[in-house]
Amino acid sequence: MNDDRLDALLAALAHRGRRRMLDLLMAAPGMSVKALASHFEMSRIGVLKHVDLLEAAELVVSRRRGRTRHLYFNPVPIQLLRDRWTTHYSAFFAERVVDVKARVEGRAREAEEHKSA
Amino acid sequence: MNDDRLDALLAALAHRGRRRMLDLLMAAPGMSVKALASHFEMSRIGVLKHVDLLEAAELVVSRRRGRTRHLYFNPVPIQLLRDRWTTHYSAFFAERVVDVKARVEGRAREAEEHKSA
DNA sequence: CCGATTGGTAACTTCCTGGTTACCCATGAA
DNA sequence: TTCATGGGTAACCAGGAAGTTACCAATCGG
Repeated sequence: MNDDRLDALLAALAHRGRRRMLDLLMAAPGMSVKALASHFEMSRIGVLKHVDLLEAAELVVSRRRGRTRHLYFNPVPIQLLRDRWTTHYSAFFAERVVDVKARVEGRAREAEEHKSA
Repeated sequence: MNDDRLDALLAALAHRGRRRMLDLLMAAPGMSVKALASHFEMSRIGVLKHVDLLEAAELVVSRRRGRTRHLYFNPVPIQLLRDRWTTHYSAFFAERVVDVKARVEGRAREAEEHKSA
């Protein structure tokens, strides 16, 4: 997962409507574009563009049969992202911090002590 | 974590430079804005805007001491997001699918059988 | 073949994002 | 007090994202 794919993935997910599309496709795999669009206020073309964007981010896979394009949610990128973050932020995840304020002030104090030392 | 916060969080993360800022703050907690900006080509004000955006998404916490503003990475939103996804996509995560193509075609076949039934 | 259905492209508008420069405020040190 | 330093606001610009309407292409059923 390079930075370009990561950008595309996160940008794709940073949109309420698109996340809802994924949920719909999770619930009903193989929907057509038109069927999907029926759940939104937006025009069909608007939905189509979002679908294309999701497919570019590999969050959606589509297969045509005849004149209909069947859409499927693909969870793999999210799995990859989750795994990556779990390792990348492991030091912090281990802490399982709740009281942010206390920790931040603790670090500020440390820095202050370090400076004056 | 409501949809607004989720939008802000994902949008904040969907930018290479901002992710790098988080990494820098992870490595050196308490950096000033100026120190952070020194790692980028961009103007100081450009960096400042990104910092403000990160703080709005609660990925960064800042405390002023004197005239300097000290910045700290806050992992909590990422933890929350990870936990949420783990449950939300649990059905798919359990599968641990590798061969997407096979699965997709399997579903397509099911749909076809269902249709012709 | 003919018409309805599904999908897609093209062109356009609107608004937001990412970045800039210019300028101002507050603070710490000599 | 003076002035260099760190921080911040305002105004602006270019480009991309999100959405629209109008139109075209392919396919399936009668």
